[in-house]
Amino acid sequence: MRPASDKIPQPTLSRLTLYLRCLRRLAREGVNTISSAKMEAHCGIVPAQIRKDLSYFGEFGKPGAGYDVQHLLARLTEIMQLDREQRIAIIGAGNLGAALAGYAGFAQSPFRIVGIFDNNFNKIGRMLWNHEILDLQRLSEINQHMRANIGIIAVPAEAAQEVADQLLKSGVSAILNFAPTLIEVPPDVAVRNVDLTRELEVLCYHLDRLTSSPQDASPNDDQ
Amino acid sequence: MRPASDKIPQPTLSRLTLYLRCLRRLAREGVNTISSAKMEAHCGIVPAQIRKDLSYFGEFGKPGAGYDVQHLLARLTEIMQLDREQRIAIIGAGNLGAALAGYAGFAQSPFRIVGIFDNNFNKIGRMLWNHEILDLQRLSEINQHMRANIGIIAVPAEAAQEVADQLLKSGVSAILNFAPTLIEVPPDVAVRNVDLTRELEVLCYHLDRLTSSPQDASPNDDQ
DNA sequence: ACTTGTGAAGCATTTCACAGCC
DNA sequence: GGCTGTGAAATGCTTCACAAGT
Repeated sequence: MRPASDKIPQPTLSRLTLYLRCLRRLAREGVNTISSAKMEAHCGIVPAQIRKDLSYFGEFGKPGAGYDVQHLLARLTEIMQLDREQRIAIIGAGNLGAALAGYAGFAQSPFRIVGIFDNNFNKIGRMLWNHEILDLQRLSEINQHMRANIGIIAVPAEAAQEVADQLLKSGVSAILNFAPTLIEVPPDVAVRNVDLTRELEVLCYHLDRLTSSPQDASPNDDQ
Repeated sequence: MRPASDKIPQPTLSRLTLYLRCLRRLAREGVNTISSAKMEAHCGIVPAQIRKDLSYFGEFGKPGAGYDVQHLLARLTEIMQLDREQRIAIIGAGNLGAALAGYAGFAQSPFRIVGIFDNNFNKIGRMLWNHEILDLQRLSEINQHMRANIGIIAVPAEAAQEVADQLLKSGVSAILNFAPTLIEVPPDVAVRNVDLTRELEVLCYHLDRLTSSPQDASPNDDQ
């Protein structure tokens, strides 16, 4: 085992979230133990990769038996910091921001949307789901008590950089950026980009080049 | 130069879409020529990487001068098959499907949403933006004249695999999957996954491990 | 008998560094 | 002088294969 914060490959972190999803289902189904080989059937990652990924964080398995589902689930949840509430501010109350705000998948998750912001005066004050749309100008001020640590950027590309800057000034230290542009942040801030158009464009490249084209598992990924 | 379909690294394809975005802006701004070094300032990719990426597809640059913006833009657009209309079917008229259907970014793009499908009888027949929501049961039949070649899955995880199967039966050969589950498809089908929860979970890992954490450029990411 | 954890090998991608061209 | 295209080196990630544990 290594001291856990050595330096973990990004693809490993991305796969860890996949293992978590599997383990949650296995736990729900009452499975007690699982081997890396059986896990492959559930998540599509080859056993050697699963073992290597887990080995970055400790020795969780029992030779001859495999992994204890509950225990591994608990440890990975802790490692990914999903054992505590994670507070999200959504910036942009357009189509996408509204869809994200209403995403049902957050219900039994550590993610909690604590605020939705926009700079459009026609939207500020209106309700979106059960949230009042707040004035983007007041982000820093409001986040002093709101204490979101994750920001989701769902604004047009032109506004993304400025929104990112404001998020960081407000104390957010991780950003999920849906705007179709790269944002620049200091190196101590984590950013992930989700870019619809780029994904579609990559798909187009593969069209009608069908023979032996490979697949993807979101690396940036990212896939 | 290589025969263009040798085997292109996925990260290269993903970056190509970034170069395209830059080139479109440069073209709009009237810039005639750009070197890989100046390009770095616009897209954040190091010059050697840009040159290597482009070299997979041909020799587009002039030593001493750089790349002709218009010419490179035209060639990359062609290579990515963005010089022709690409027809998209969206499956799922929930929050996300509706947001995607209304995405303004498709306006001046080769992407055209040709149909939105759902299996909920309360939604079928209603209008979403300027599209009637169609019966998912009739996907194959309708797509015979609709001729979508790209499918976007915006349904709950439980339904994703079945929707994927139906899309493929309907003649679609590339899929953008927003459902939080892996879908299995034959190897001649291109799939990209966009998974909100996984992205957020990866961000959580980085929280409060701020010192010297790296960034991402969506290779799935994609990181 | 079965399975883990892990060095070492293998493969993929990025970066270097420079010959050649404008 | 400035820039490209590209072999070769460096880095990063995945897979192999096996000793060790149960």
